[in-house]
Amino acid sequence: MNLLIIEDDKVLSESIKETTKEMFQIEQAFDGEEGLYLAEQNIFDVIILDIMMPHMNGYEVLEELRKKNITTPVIILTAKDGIDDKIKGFKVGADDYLVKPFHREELLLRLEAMVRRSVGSFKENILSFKDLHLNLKNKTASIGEEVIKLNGKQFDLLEYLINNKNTILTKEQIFDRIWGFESDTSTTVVEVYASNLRKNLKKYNYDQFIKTFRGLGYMLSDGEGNV
Amino acid sequence: MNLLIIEDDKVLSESIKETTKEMFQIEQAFDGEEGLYLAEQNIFDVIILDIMMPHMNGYEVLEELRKKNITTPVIILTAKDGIDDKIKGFKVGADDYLVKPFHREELLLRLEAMVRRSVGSFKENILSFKDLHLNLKNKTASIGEEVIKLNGKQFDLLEYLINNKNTILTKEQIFDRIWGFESDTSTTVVEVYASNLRKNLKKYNYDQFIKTFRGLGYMLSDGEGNV
DNA sequence: TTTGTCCAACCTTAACAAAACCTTAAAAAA
DNA sequence: TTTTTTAAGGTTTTGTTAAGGTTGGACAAA
Repeated sequence: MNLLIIEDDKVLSESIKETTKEMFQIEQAFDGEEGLYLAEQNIFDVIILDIMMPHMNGYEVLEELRKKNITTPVIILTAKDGIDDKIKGFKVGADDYLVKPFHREELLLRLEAMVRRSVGSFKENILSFKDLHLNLKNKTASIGEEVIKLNGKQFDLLEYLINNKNTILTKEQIFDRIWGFESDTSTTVVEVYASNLRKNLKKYNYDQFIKTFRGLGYMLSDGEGNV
Repeated sequence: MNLLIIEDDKVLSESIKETTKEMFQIEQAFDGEEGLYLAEQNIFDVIILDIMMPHMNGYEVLEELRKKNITTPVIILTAKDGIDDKIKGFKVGADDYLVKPFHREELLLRLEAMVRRSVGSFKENILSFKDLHLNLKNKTASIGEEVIKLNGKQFDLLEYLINNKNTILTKEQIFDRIWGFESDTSTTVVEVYASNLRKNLKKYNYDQFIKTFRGLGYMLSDGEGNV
């Protein structure tokens, strides 16, 4: 996680570095031009930007950045607390605006919130077992590049198995989980679905990992932890 | 663009509604439980959340929401300005924290910054999916040079799908988002609109990207986001 | 210890049933 | 008029059941 601090006050810059160093890899720029140059590399996850700096002020840096389509989240950190300053800051493309003096913790929290969102939206909800990946968001399964078509309950079954890999699940557990307690179909459907799932995975030789334990149930085994 | 205001002070709630109504469609909740219920529908672009409310306070609402994987951006709006309160707010998952009393403009700016990031290109008014472009300002759709005629709700549906591409949207979500909670028509209209939309996109072979997931809902897929 | 038999548990398939969804068109509303 | 909603029939997918085949292990006899 990379943070760029653009701040001409070296004492403050160091102090910020100190408070944030546990969460980020840090680069520092001590004037606007240097800051802009570094930010343009587009390798940072978030930027802390001071406004009042010699030569090129923070507004100009940010405006230039956005003009160049660098969308890195920027938090403005400044002593200017007038509403007009804030308006200007947001208008040129800031994501947050924090007034000096501030609490260390608040800066950290705001950085964290910002990063959580920009990183979090990228990472999808993926559940994996070896090279088999389930995208929980759009209910698609894939092995390597290839997409495997699984219908609703087959997907649910596989998800349940992966979530409990290397532990035996009884047919009753599986049934209650996927079909629901009150369902009045018999638990033999589980066998049918296990069969269907195996058939769909056979092509990729992943059916072998679904092991059945007579009288006990099923287990998805990665073949390492042989009980 | 949908905004949910969770605030028990009706005067303040109305005042917020007044300042934001040009930018958003607004729903109001006047206590925590109602707010949680509405927020769970997951159809809002941003939520304004008060902390001190009877029965269920803002922290609890937000914590519960995040627990349920609802990641809608939340801005906390409260009179509590202690650093510990802010810490608590961010820890439970807030994206921003604004202390009362506040400037109207600042709230607007922060809302805008938040939405700009999560929805993207809020300002440009153009929403794109491959070569299909929606001009949000005048509600026209086009592919390449050619203009596609879409009536109101068809356009809304397409907009909602694009904004959530590669994630499955249930018919209920779509319905609540486009027709509104209090609408008393049935959710089967969603099927009709999906059908109409597909028909209108068929000419350009874009109907293929609207995938239906039986028992789950619909998804606009660009066919890349597997794994 | 090995071999053979038997049975319960499990697998697989396919047919049928039942949801879920699509499409169209007509009625209603704006 | 144009757009929205409702309703109805048709289509497709998925869920369920049942039947016959297969397998593994218990157990007894060699």
